[in-house]
Amino acid sequence: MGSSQADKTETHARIVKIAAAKFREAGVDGISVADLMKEAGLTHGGFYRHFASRDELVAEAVEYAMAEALRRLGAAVRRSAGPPFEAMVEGYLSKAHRDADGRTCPLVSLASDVARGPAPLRSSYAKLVNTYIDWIAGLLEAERPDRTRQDAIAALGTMVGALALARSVDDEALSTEILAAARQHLKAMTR
Amino acid sequence: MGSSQADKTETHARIVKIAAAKFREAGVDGISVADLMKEAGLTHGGFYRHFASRDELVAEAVEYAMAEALRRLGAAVRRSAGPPFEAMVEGYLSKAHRDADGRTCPLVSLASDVARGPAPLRSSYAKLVNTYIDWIAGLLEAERPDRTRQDAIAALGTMVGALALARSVDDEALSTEILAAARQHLKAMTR
DNA sequence: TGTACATCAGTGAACGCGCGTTCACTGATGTAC
DNA sequence: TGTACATCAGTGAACGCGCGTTCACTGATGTAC
Repeated sequence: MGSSQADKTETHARIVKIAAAKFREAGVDGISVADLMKEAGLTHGGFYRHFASRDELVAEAVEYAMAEALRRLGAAVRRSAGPPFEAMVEGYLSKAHRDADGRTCPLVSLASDVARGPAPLRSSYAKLVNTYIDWIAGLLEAERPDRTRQDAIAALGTMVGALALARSVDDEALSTEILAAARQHLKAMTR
Repeated sequence: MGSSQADKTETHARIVKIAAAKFREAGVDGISVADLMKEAGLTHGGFYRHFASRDELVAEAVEYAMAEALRRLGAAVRRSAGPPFEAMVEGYLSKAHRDADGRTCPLVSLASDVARGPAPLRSSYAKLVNTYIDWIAGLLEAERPDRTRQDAIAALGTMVGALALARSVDDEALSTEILAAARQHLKAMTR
């Protein structure tokens, strides 16, 4: 085959993007290099022209997933007409987000993999958590100046936990109830 | 070797108990049958005298972990002198619980495995979530009769999310801050 | 109570399989003249 | 501009390894007489 330098960059990005989705769906260990490459329309042998090891892809894909999640949530808030904090809560704790398999917030879908993973992964994750906290704190303080970083942390915890529970439970009524209860609880923060 | 019938029951229970701990530490796919049996002081061949398949052990171990978690949390609350809801929050969001690798609440340590797992596992998980909710609702209403099931769900979400975040983050200060912020937030529920 | 025998928990070698990784090869791309 | 050559993205067979599972075997337990 062979191909141009521009093609290589594009292929590399495509593999990372597919991995970022599949790792969130199936877990970091839930899909093989060969299957990932097949998804990208390639054979497994070429993988090592792009990554020194599977772990290197994991690191890149997790970084990508985190950046994408922030971009996505920011866009959703900007798109909304209502107050930003409430818009964020509604978007995060929506059924659409719960069921968006490859696009779920990595704080939820990759939490276990990261907690058991190597230090660089955990440190990326910490950075993302801090970014979320700062961003939520900004939204909160814009509406209620007496709200603090502590409130932002509690809000993030509630969102992450409620989404995790709603995703694990095999009972649509209970799952919906969990999302609604957390939304109601969080909305009270700006009232 | 050979052994008595009582020994078999004891061995079976020992394997389940070890699996319940190791699965929470390393993930359901994070430890092999052979290593599990070695932990139990046995060789891998005997495994199939106790379980039809690895999946059967997974089901039993997850059930065991859930029952144990409830027992443990109930005991912690009964042991405490202060108000029950606050005692539960303090126990759940303690550094000890965060660092108790094989004894972490399965709602947190098994959430991903369950979300990606088979239906029976997810239905067990849903049952556990309901039990937690009912129990927390009871504690809450005992102190504040105006609190509802919705508040209990939000409280559980906050506890699960905050513990998950605190466990994934590679930054002791941030981890501690997350636990403290969630504790403070939840204590306000009974004030 | 003592003896002969069936049972079956536990052993350890062996199985087939999927995994991450390596490697000789191919052929289009891009460069040197 | 055209030709010869080096590069290297992508191919597909092959590797060693760890996994879940199977199986012939061993020997203590428990039962039948």
